[in-house]
Amino acid sequence: MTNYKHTINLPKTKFPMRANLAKREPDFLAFWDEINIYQKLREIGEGKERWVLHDGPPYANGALHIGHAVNKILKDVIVKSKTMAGYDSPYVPGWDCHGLPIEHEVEKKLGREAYRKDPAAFRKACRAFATEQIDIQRQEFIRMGVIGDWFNPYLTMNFRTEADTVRALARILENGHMMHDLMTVYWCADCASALAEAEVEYFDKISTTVDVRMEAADRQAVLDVFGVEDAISDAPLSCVIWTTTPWTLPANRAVSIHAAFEYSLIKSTTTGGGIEYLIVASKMAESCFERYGTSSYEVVAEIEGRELLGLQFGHPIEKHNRHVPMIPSEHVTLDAGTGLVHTAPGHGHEDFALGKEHNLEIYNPVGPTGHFLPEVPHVGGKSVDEGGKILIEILASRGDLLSSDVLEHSYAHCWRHKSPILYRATPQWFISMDRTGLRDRALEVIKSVQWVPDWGEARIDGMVRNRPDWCLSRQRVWGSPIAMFTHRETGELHPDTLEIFEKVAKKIEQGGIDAWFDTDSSEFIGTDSEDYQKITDVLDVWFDSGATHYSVLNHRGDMTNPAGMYLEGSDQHRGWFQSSLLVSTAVTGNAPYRSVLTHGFTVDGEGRKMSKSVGNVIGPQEIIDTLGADVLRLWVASTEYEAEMGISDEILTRTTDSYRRIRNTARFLVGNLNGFEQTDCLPWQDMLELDQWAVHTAKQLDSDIIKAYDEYRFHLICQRIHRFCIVEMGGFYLDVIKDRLYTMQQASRGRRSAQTAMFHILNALVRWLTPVLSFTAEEIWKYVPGKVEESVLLTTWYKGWPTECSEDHAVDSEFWSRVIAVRENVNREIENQRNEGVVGSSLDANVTIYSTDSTRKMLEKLGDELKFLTITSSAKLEPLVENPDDNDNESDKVVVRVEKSEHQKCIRCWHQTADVGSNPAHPEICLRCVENIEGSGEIREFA
RNA sequence: GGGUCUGUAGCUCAGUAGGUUUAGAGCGCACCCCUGAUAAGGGUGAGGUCGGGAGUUCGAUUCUCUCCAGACCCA
Repeated sequence: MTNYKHTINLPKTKFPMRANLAKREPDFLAFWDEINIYQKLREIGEGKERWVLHDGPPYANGALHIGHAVNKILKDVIVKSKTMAGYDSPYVPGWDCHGLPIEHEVEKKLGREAYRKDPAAFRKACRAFATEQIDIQRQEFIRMGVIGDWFNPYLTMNFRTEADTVRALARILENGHMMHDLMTVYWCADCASALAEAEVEYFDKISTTVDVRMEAADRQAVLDVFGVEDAISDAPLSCVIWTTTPWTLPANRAVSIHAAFEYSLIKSTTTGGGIEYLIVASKMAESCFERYGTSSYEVVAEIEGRELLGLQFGHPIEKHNRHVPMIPSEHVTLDAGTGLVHTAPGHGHEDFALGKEHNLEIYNPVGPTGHFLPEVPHVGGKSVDEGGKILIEILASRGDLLSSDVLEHSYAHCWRHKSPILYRATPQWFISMDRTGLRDRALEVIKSVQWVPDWGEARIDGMVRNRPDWCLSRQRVWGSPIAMFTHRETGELHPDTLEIFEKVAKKIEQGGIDAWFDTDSSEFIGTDSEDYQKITDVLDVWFDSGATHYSVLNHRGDMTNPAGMYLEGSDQHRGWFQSSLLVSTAVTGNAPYRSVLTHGFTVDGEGRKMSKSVGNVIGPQEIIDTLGADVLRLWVASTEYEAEMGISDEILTRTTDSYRRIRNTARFLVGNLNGFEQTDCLPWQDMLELDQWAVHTAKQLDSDIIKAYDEYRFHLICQRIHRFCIVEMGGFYLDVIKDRLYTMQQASRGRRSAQTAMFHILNALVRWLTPVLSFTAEEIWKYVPGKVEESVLLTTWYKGWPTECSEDHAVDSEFWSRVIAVRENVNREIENQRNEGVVGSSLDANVTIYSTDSTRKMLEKLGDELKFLTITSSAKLEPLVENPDDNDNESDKVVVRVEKSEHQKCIRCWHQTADVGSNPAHPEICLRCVENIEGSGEIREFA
């Protein structure tokens, strides 16, 4: 057998079929680094319209999890697609560096008291720790293929940023949104400090419980409410409260009851033997009187709690000097006690909220070390423990103690001292939501932003509408300072506060936040430091990141304020989206962003959240190290991000399959364009119709994909590209043109036409892939004929389409969809015959296609080339033989008959034709092949 | 308990502004073919009571209510 292999043009390429991404991606990172890709992007972006995605700073602590990867990759896909769409789209990554979690990490090394013993050294250690964490996280983000200004990022702990954070606070004060108010905080008497939520641990504690009488201020009024007319005169009437924290009784300012519960007026015998009336919740009466040691009681009347609201009762301690009201509370339960709850707004979160709601005094008589203030009657100067005991004695001596007992219950403790915490209302700085209309303005501003998906607007609107004032003060050390001085006596701000702010900011620019804490007050306010004290509290860390539009966007020349987009997980409606909105609105009255895109959280294959204890956590690093960053990126882009994003081994396997198919399609294109130059492209009118169809189809997809990028619908892009590779390309076009590519003369019109189409398709495809499969696109780019830019990241969407291919009638769509439909019929019948053992390869088959006149007339123009579209050795058209019983009159009805070819197979083109061996010099090949080897080459018109 | 969402084949996703008689695609799967994209490629086929239930309607996967499951944020 003569070998004709050298006469055919098989695909040839060094582009590897196997990606080996985990190993080879670092080479592309090195390449990008080498050509200084980020700098180049800024250069080509110069003069173009700028579109800024402002990075929400991740917290500079801990390993990255899959959620970080989703977030950064989505940002990267968007920034890259905006660049390809012709914008200048810089990306400056950021980190959030202050705050308690870092303090905790540093405490693990330096000890829990370190921050108090030597705050300066502690802050230094925090700064060093954050720096280390940033280095680690930065490397991981870079490894994901995220392009950005990685070595010039913004950090909230940059001196300049710290200074501008302080300046932002000054603007908010200037605009009248700040206020000083009380707020209950967790407090440890041993620390003499407020505790953050995370510093509180819960243990069981034994507490003393007391049932205390509070006598009605107006006995008759209560009787009237109960509708009792024949009460025994002179019998005292009280309500009974129950509490587990007797030391809070001096701060009592109300009695909470549930408006919907039944309350009873009960006639009972006092411990002294007289008659008295008591009010308790009806359902609690039995257990109460059991506790009080008497079973002789009688329910005189019952009413709903709401009837009692507003009635006044004598204070449990200052019984004759102070009356407190009954107020409604949803939190009252009938689990224990009397159904009437002692309420001290200075000593508890719920009580505080009730106090605010009902305009009660927020009274805190307890000092920082857990001792009652000197002026408190009976217990002044005593610790809360001693004081509690004294108070119980006083109650007992007065006869107001109905019962006292002990109770073991879960209670908050300081994690350092393991001592029970107190709740103390202390002065804190707030951003007021309503004092100067911040809430209303913010709600307006929300409407001006494009929320993606659109329900984000309802979500943040609801949150802003209902949120409380923003408490900015934190009694910690690693944070931006509340750089103000207050009068030692009056608590008033220094009259020059705004000027002082700027003085401090200048100083912070030079020396960081330490410049505030370590500089003597007199340097800022001179001799006023005798009367004014420095605020040593730091700002809530959410303020730092919430102010980055001011501290970062404003002063970096490569940014814009407002930003084009903020993009974070859906939890940030309460977090960064909101803190940024509030700070920006408070400073400028406007939003810091034009659009906000939200993505869901990652969950496992069953839709459940990832947790270490369940063991369903998949880390980004393990995916990158095994499958490669591009597979991780493809998963992110293929998953609809509006809801939860599921990930599992199966999902990753599917993603890998999809990756391979796309890669191999590119490889086929590249291999068949081996040696092809852009100058080899044929003009549109010289291309065969099938090739025109292919370019036209790709162009349509190109428009769809660019639109989808513009709408951030990445999962649709992935699906469309994948399906294009499989259905239009692999399943039809590329399969059909193999004959021309392989067997026709290298520079023939038929082959060049197909290559021209492939050239356009490859050029489009590699660009579609770039924002998502950046590594692979860069790899493909090296093989793309006609490229100009040294990196695919520097290019834009494909502009080289033949102008004709976008025109309405560029191709006969109806004709080609008919061809595809006929092909499907042919394939079905070939498969039947294959299963019967008649044929194997489709080139074993001769097919006869019986069709209606309309179909036949359309296909007739193809002549002998119809067989190439069906990849058979011959394809004939015949009229559909009408069956009188068949009422089916579909115009596109097709019947196919398949017969095994009787002819010899041409060993070169594999078609089985009658003319094989007709040329004695080439006994094993057909005349078409002879013509292609020795002649001037065959002519093709359509396919 | 409240707010904002999600639930279409094993997987990832379309779709129905309520109605062409059998709800689509690709993957995966099964079976077959090819061996000139070869740790590739081609073909055919089987998979879904559109989360459950109720209601509105001549008719609902698509509207309403409710329940279940899940996610985020609160309480």
